[in-house]
Amino acid sequence: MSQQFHKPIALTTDCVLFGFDGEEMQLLLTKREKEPFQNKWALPGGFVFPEETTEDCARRVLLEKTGISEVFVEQLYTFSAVDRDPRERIVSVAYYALVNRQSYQLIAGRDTLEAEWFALSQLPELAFDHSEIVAVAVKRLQAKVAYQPVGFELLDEKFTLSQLQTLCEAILGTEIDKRNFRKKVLSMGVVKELGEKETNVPRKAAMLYRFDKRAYEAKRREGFQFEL
Amino acid sequence: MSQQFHKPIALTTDCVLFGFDGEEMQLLLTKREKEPFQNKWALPGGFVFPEETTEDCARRVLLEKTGISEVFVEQLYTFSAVDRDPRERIVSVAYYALVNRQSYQLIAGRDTLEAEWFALSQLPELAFDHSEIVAVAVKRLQAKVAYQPVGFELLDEKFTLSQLQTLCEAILGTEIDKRNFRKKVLSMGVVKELGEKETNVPRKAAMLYRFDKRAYEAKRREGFQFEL
DNA sequence: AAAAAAAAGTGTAAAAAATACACTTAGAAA
DNA sequence: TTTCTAAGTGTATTTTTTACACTTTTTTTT
Repeated sequence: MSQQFHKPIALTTDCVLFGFDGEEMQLLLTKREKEPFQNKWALPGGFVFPEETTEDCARRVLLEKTGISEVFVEQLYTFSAVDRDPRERIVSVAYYALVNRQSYQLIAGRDTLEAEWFALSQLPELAFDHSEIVAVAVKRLQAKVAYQPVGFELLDEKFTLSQLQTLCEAILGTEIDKRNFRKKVLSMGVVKELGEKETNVPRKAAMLYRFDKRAYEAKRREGFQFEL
Repeated sequence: MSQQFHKPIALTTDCVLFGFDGEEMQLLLTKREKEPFQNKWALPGGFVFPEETTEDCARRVLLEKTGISEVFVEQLYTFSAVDRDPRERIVSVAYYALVNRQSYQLIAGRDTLEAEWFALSQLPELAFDHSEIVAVAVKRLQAKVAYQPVGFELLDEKFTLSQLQTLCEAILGTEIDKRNFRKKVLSMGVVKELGEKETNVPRKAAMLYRFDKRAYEAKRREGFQFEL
């Protein structure tokens, strides 16, 4: 009935960490130190400990390998192909995470492992089945951004509507009409206009906004649909 | 690095099997023979074997415990709370499945385990964290039916538009206007009118339709949205 | 000081989609 | 023949989505 007569199945998590540099979607990869796939790039990941949930594990791994903590993390999918790891049977619960690249760069420094951001459009060859995991994550993020205001996680706390639009366009891979986009976002009532404007920009300064989490939660509870 | 110094984490799948009796959504549960939760109802589930994927496992368990095969099965979520099983650390990859109750009843008979259909609105108390799993599955099915023509799996091959509507209403828990529903479904172009009508009904016989898988796939590839 | 550049910001009209709504018809049963 | 039950059907209104172009502000360049 149980697995006691076989070599047990090992359990890991892998994490697809998305960032945004103002132009393109990016992904944080770590370089593998050991075989298999030595020196290949891979998603940050690691074995699940006996006393942690898989989400705890994903957050811990992210912290250990990249110094990033307190980010938006959500379970993506569990990958269980029998031969996905050449050494032994490993099932991996994949997560995806969204992070503001600025706040990451502050914490980084202490890296022991090599970790690097790659533009989604220029990913290197990845270890294991990680390309597949990334593909699933991208599809999920696209679906998500179209009906939930999730992109704020990727921006600074204060952002302009143009920045938000550029981000949505980068995720969806489409162009959006500026006026229609603004109309829609403002009508949702989940961004709050701050009195302030940008500084140090070589053009007319844009108004800054921030995500109104309280209003968002209230609307979400009422069943409001945040379709883009 | 690996788990070799700890008791390994056991891996199982649990399966939320939905059926439809023409009126209500139903769920297939099995009665537990052993402790813990002896004689309580639970989702059909079992340990993942070394040489099978988690989806293979879900299908195998479904076949073994209920005699059901060849059904729509999709991964739901992975549950990993540390104390979700009182005996040992077990992580479970949950799946949900949709089945036509008629075709099930044909195959059944050979049950060794007690398995029974329960109306979703009248579920007994469930073992482990299975109530939580069911709640997630119901939410997922509701989301799914609203943008993918997934309900056909639950009906006979030939069905009337009223049956389809009743099913959608049962899943969503709302009433839908008959004319608007028909207009929408027919405009999607994924149901095919058969020449035939119902027989043996104590009223005007309704036209029968079937799901046009080919047309559906073609439209899906074009990015068509099947919103209800 | 003037001109050029660059992005911010703004409104409306047309088209498409969603919604609300009620009666007639066919067939079986009484 | 009447009654019952669900099948089947169309339109007007409202809402949502889409398409589309110029003015304003500020910095940089000449």
